[in-house]
Amino acid sequence: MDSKSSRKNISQAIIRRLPRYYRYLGELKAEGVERISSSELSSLMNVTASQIRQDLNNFGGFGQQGYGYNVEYLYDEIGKILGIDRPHKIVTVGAGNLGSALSGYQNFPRYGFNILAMFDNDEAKIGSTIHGIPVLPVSKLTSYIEENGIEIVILAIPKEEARQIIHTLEGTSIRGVWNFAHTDFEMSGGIVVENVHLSESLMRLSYEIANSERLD
Amino acid sequence: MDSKSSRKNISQAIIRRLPRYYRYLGELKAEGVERISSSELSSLMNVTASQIRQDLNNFGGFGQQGYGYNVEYLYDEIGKILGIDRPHKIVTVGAGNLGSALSGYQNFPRYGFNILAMFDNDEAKIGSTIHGIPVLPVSKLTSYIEENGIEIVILAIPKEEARQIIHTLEGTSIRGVWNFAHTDFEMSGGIVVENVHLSESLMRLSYEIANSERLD
DNA sequence: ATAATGTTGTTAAATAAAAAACAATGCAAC
DNA sequence: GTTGCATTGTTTTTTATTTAACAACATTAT
Repeated sequence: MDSKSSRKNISQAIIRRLPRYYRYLGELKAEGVERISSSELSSLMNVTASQIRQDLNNFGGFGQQGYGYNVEYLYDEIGKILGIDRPHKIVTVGAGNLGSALSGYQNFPRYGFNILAMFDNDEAKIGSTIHGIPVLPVSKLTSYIEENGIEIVILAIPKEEARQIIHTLEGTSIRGVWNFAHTDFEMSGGIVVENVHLSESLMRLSYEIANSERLD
Repeated sequence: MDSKSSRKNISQAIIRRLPRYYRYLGELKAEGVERISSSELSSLMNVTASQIRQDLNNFGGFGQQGYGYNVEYLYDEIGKILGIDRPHKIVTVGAGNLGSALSGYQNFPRYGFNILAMFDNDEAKIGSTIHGIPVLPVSKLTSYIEENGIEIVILAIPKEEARQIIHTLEGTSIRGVWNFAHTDFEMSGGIVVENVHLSESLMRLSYEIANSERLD
């Protein structure tokens, strides 16, 4: 058993919370806070202290009894767990509204998410740059991936085209796909897919609205 | 007790799944499929049939023994549960990359999510239209909301500005906020907030990549 | 009509997640 | 040093979620 895959099975619920811990710790760090206890963090984040301690202990003991957690150390350790202790090379397929917006998203570079190129079939876009990122023809996608060691592909195209691209990508050395197409994908070859469904997020908001009462 | 708030407490896990059921049923409906059993749907969606039946039964009995579910009927019923059986009036605050992309997102109108206006402080944008949607000054936000019966506000601005806007919105008649700012908000007055954190989604992908092995 | 079949709605069991409790231990004060 | 305090890491308990089981019942075939 190697170290990575032998890590005790971590539930999706915990994985969902990790980036949130990371964000709050990043803010504390920026404010110059050096140490924090699970109970302080708990009231800040609106979760129980017990959950924080238990979540963290799935990955090792990062705190000190009687002291709490060193903010910077814990921040860095969670960064390692999340795999953002090193940069990631990314390309975007689809230079439409969403693809362009995601590619130019200001927060990504600071987490080491670097978008190197965009791919599109629109002749009018090919050859131009958007937010300083070159737009290349989709026909060059796989060769670009291999030549530049791309790890992650952002898919921002309609589902029909996405299906075909997904198939093409299965043969490449990428490790993950961040999928915004309106359908769920799974991939072979150990390539991980994170399906994002913006409409569904908005529907959940709609649900909450429909099932809550206005308080005046 | 009124019918809405008396509904048995529904877990977040179930609410997360509802839009997904809705999407699959919509596709089946579009394909002309008239009926489907929980077990057929289960293999389609990669969940257990038991979970489907149990999820649906939180909202009532939509199926028929020995027959299954009528696709169109179930689709409509879930639409009602999600509150998308009627249109929603929406405005976007922030006419930057993300705000513009979301406002022009093709999938929203078909669910009745109609974006009527965008608000920004950039003089260069004010007065123009993006994807056919007028860009207005932020100073007009609250009056526009009240005059046009806006229900939902999309927040696509940095967190510092967002905090202030959130405060302003608490006095209005809106029912929900779809927040893309890089921080979590809660609101008073029964206004619901759905916090979307794109960075965190990408970090989860990064986690999965870091903790999986490549299969060649 | 009647019987056989299929499939739900619902109850029960199993599993997973979260919260609480607490023993172990490092830190700070004296 | 020794004692008391704070706070973790870990175990136990509780709660929630998921899966399985099954009785009830509609549909279909005969």
